[in-house]
Amino acid sequence: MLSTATASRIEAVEAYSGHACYDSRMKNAEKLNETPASKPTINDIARLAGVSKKTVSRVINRSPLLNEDTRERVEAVIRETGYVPNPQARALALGRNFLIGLIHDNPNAQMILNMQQGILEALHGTEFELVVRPVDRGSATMLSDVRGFLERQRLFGVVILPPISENDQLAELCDEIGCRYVRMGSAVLDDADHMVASNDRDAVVEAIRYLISQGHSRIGLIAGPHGFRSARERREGFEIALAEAGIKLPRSLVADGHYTFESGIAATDSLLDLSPRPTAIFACNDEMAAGVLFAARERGLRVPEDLSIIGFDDTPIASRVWPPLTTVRWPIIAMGRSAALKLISGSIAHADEVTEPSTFFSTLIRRGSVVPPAKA
Amino acid sequence: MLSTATASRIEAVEAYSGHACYDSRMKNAEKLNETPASKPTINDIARLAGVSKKTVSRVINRSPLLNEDTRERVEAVIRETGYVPNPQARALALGRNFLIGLIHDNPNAQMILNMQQGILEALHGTEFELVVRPVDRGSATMLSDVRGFLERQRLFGVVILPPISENDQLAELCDEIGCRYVRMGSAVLDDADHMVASNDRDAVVEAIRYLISQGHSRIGLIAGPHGFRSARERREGFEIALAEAGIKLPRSLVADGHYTFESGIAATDSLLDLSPRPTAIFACNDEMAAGVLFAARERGLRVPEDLSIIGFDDTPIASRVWPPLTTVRWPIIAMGRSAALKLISGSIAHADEVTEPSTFFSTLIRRGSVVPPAKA
DNA sequence: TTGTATGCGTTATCAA
DNA sequence: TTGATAACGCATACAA
Repeated sequence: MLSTATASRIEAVEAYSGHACYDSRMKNAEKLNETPASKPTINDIARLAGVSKKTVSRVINRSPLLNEDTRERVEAVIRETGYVPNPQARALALGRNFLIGLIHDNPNAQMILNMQQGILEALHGTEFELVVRPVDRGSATMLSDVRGFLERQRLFGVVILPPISENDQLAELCDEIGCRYVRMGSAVLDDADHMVASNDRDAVVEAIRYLISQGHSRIGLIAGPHGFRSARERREGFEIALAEAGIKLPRSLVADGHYTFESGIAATDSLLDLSPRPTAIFACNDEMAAGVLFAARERGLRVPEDLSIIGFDDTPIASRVWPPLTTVRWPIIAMGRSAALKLISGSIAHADEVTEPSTFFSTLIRRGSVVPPAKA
Repeated sequence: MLSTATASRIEAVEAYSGHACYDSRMKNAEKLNETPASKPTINDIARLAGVSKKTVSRVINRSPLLNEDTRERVEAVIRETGYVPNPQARALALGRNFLIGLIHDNPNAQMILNMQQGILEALHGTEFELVVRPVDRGSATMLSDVRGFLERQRLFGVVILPPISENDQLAELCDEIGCRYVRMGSAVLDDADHMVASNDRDAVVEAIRYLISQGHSRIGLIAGPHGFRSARERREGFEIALAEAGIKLPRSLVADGHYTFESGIAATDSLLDLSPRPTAIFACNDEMAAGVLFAARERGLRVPEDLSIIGFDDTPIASRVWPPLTTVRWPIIAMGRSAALKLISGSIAHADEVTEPSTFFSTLIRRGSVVPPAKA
């Protein structure tokens, strides 16, 4: 919507109008005694500034070859009118939308939402918007679905969340289509431009060392689902820590889980049936750790006196159960922000020297679910 | 990408080409022995079908005034070529994007994500995509921020989540801009075309009746934040149920909360300091109910023997704590789906007779956190 | 350094 | 019922 001052300036320069359309709309609006429904276009700015469309376009896109005076004059008009380039027109002309996609197949609501938050923080104040796209990892048409999505929407770039981020074909697809991408993961799967990773293995090593330092040696593991890189990394961290302490890990102390609460309960049941029982259990995520706690309670076991528990993720559940769970926190929001910045840096102002980190570090959050084991 | 058969048909009708562009690209691709990078456009379809662009456009947009033969011929070509209209071009020409926005300021991750899931289910298989837009209710520029967003992106429509959905100015803004909207809420705030509501008050009445039927009469309430409609509705349900049972509600049995875990703990502390203590507490959401449980444990109280608890929302936390919480479940996903369908029905096929419901009903989920009170 | 002419792929107008 | 032509608003090639 143009201010009155601006509108009269348009009248003054009316001679040069390329399209008659804008002016006729103005007249129409005046007839109806309404404010004009249409916003100023690049044509209006060009006329008001007394330059060509192309010059305005150069200002918008920060072209280096541009006279300072011209630039300032055009920028002044843009400020006065509140002109904003039409994203739809830009998308058509550029063959690329100003949209960032979030591709995920993750069941963990808190993680997805934190990731969204991080991405949105990075996008805030830019011209980019976030489009959410869940996919079905199991589906045979997953790749062609994503291809259709990317080709049709012509996204500027996508952030891919684990575990689907581990799918190399998906990354290749993005490359082939010419869509930028950044993969999130619990280990480095791609080069620094296309990857933001946590270091799950080291974090778990630290967690298990802590259990051992508390005197635990009969430690159960509830592993994550097969095929998940994070599950592999966390399990390896577990094994490394035990090995360096010279603790043997009998097969029976490893139970399979699926990152779900229910699978945590089931796995715990099998572990607690052992004799002697483990004095501590490390679950590869908090959902399963909450299941451990739940299953222990069902048996009348005291936590942490009879059983210590460590989880992974530091989702809200970890701090809301009783006792609150010791767990590993990884900086999801910061990682989301970094991923988005990797995509759009270069297309935003003040981004000259931004080098986004590619690897993030996790920290052990000590709460009440770990104490030294009871005397045998 | 065109099939070989299709490509040769293009050659056959080449005479009519409007733009030379497409053909030159084809030749270029052949020279380089690559598949053509560009997808077929409406021009290609028009040539292949031997009709004008406008006719193809009519087929795409299901224009009623169209010869059946013509329609079928064009549709056949579309199927053969796998042609999909370019959303960017449509957006520019129509002045409207094929995007559905989700506007929210809600701190509850699970709710937002469930809502997203419901919306995405409705959007699946359509040409619409979901754009996420969190807003800051407290910000002075909230309305102008949203205005800028809507005007710039020219969304097809938006779904507005509570509590920001209770802001009437926001709805008026959508109207003014000409952006369709559907508001979600815990009570009916708008007409059926613009509203999808749960009935929180009745659900709470049922929950409190259940407590009373179990023998409770000294029941504490942890209210939601002032200014939230859901907080008001739930509180009113609480008061109605007590009144109809002839139970007086002393002011001291009502504690203020903010829908957060921590506020639930604080409110519980004040309630449990009373003498005599309440034998049951209804918290206006599960987060606070989890806080009740936590605070009770800190005091060494047994739940449910010493204190019964009911929450609201049936978020995952409710079923993961010990004991699992009796709570009220409202059909978030179904409501999200319904909201999205309200927006896009009319623009999708097979939507002739779809009348989306506007009010959804909640159910009391009975778990282990409620038992009759101990004998006084 | 700046401007002209044209393309991007679709829909709308209005005449046939 | 269909089609020629002009928008839609911006970007690019090529001149100037």
